[in-house]
Amino acid sequence: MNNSEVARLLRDIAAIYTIKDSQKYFFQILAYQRAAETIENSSSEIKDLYNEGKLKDLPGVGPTILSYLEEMVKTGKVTHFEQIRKEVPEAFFPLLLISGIGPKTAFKLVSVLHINNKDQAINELEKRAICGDIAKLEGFGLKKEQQILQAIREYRHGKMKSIRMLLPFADSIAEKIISHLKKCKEVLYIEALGSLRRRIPTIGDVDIAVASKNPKSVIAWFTKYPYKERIIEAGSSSSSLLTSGGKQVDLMVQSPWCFGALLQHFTGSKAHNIHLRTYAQSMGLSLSERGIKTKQNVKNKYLTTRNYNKELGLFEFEKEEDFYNCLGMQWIPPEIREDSGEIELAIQHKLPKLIELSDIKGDLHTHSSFNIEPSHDLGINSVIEMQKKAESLKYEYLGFAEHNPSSNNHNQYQYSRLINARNDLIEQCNNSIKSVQLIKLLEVDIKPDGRLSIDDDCANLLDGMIVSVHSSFSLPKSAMTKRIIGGLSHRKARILGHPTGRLINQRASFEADWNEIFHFCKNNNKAIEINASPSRLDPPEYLTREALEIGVKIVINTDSHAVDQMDLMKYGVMMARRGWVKKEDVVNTLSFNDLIKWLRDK
DNA sequence: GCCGTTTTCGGCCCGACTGTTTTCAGTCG
Repeated sequence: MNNSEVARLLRDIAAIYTIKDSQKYFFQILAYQRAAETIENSSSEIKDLYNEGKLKDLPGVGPTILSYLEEMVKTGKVTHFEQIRKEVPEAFFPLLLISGIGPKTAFKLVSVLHINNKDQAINELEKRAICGDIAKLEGFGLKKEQQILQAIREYRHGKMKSIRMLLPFADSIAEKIISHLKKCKEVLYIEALGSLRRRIPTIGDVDIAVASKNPKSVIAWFTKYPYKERIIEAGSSSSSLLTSGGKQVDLMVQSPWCFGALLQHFTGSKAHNIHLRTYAQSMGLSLSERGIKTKQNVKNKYLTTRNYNKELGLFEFEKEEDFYNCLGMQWIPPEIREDSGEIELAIQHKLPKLIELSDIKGDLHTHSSFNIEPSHDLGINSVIEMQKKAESLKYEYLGFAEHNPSSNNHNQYQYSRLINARNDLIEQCNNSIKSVQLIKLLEVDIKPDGRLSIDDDCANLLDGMIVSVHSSFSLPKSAMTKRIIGGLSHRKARILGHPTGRLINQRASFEADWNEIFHFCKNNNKAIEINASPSRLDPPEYLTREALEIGVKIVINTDSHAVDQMDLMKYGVMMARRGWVKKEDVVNTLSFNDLIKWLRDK
């Protein structure tokens, strides 16, 4: 059972309690919803957390829910859940998936309309809506009936494309919306928020915040966005639309005086905000997207008559930094606002200084078009073109790491001839552009038995090797662990490329004992690559953090197969920041001379 | 059901929008 299935099960339980007695079970309902939320957003699978004994560390998971989760991992079901599910009709659950239908509405519909078949529930509901049966029900009306029909259509459509967007795709939607909004002269500041600002590898919907003295006209302008399917809602301070591609965009507008509070609120994550507000409450403060209300007589240099809004009865914050400072905390970088220890450290003013794009001095994993007759894909740009791009990025050095020559039609003599020819080309280019030093690397396959695809003589022609898994992804965990450590054991193997092999929305990470691998890396001075390719963003951030705790060095690479892809370094850096990486953890922030020393393991 | 910078008991994040209501309930983020 994967995380989203577990989350759905917990939400189903919350829904049942809502039906049973939403007053009596109010806090249980909140608890189940909160646990569902954290599990849905966890970057590691429940099964893995269970195996590592870390389930109890999830915020919102206490003794009771923990025991249910353990039962679920061990047996695949939870007896208590199965019993309680019997208290409502089976057809109740599928209706919860329709946007705009919550527990109360779903229960009313299945009961009054006598919808019994779970598999046909949505079809049945649609039929009854078309007949006009829903508008007649008490508490419903014509609009509600139309809304349900619309939502069912979008649910069916969305099921095909409910896959979350890759980050660059969401970035491009945000850019289009932002450039549309910037044409409105009432827009003072504008920024993308939510998971986009936290730089999560996949994005569900796009959140945009605007500061304006005239929210109504901004929202009116927003609803005129040309590439929309329809407007979902439009109020006085927020609005939502569906783009023609079927993606939801939410807009929030506030006055410039409380833009800081708005940024904070809609950046999330939800778990971060709940923790922050609970903490604020203990100080007698109440937080919202509009500002901070004081419950008792709280004194604080950020609570002044100057930023007090008498009309609303709250203190306003133009800058997000002041909002955090008011709580006695450091400003927290959006990438780590996941309630995984950042609030505690911000209170102690001990947050790490995270790496930035400008710290990067070179890219060590790029593929040129030099025909090395590789086992996998060749790059499309020449060494010199890549080198010029590196120069424009102000890099000190650039590593070429083409795939090794394919093993089925080359012998080791042919390998060395090809590698020498590639090296000669690199030497020539090195002499022509002096500002960017080129490094002779190779991306070498780790075979299933842990051996590398080239021999020692060939390896000696290189400054170092990136070793990667490109085949047999489903080896048993212990065999995969042995394989990777085997590949890294070579003296010239310096970096583990795209460590878990995941392809977002396409292929899951393979299984390996990362604790063991990271300890091997630490003890033998090997680095873990953070691969910046948007469909990889590998490893996931929780593994990066684990590697750092053990003391493993990191390399951030683009794995570029073309010059344009060299711009994707920013995604690797964002991924590193989500894993709490600092400049000093990263090998390719070193100067050229220090990097060469590291490559030679000295 | 969860949780701890007052607490292992007694609290629990906060507000916007819509539809069907004539003062509020349900849903969502």
